Amino acid sequence: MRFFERVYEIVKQIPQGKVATYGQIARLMGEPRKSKIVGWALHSNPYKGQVPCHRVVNKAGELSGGFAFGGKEAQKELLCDEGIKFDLDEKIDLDIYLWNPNE
DNA sequence: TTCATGACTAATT
DNA sequence: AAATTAGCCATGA
Repeated sequence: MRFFERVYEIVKQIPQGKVATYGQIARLMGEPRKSKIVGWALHSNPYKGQVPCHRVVNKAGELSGGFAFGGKEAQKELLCDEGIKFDLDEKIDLDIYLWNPNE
């Protein structure tokens, strides 16, 4: 099984209105060192449309960078539409919206 | 086919 | 405490 597919399986399980971090996902697989690959999996994103990559952010709760979905604004709209609010720094409150896989 | 790099994070210095 | 190095897999040239 490719590492990527495992990432997609997890990311697809992120419920609407929640977000997850790369490191979190990597840790769920028991391999925190592969956090980069998680991010890269979404970058490649062959399952575009199936994997809600906009719900995956870095550990700071920031968006990936601005090139991902056609602009940070677009991603922000998507997340706002799911009930996620950004702070003034365009960051997400991980304390509130971080996805807990146990639920 | 091989080399380099890329949406990151954690550990070490 | 802050900054830097290391690690990982898959894709592109």
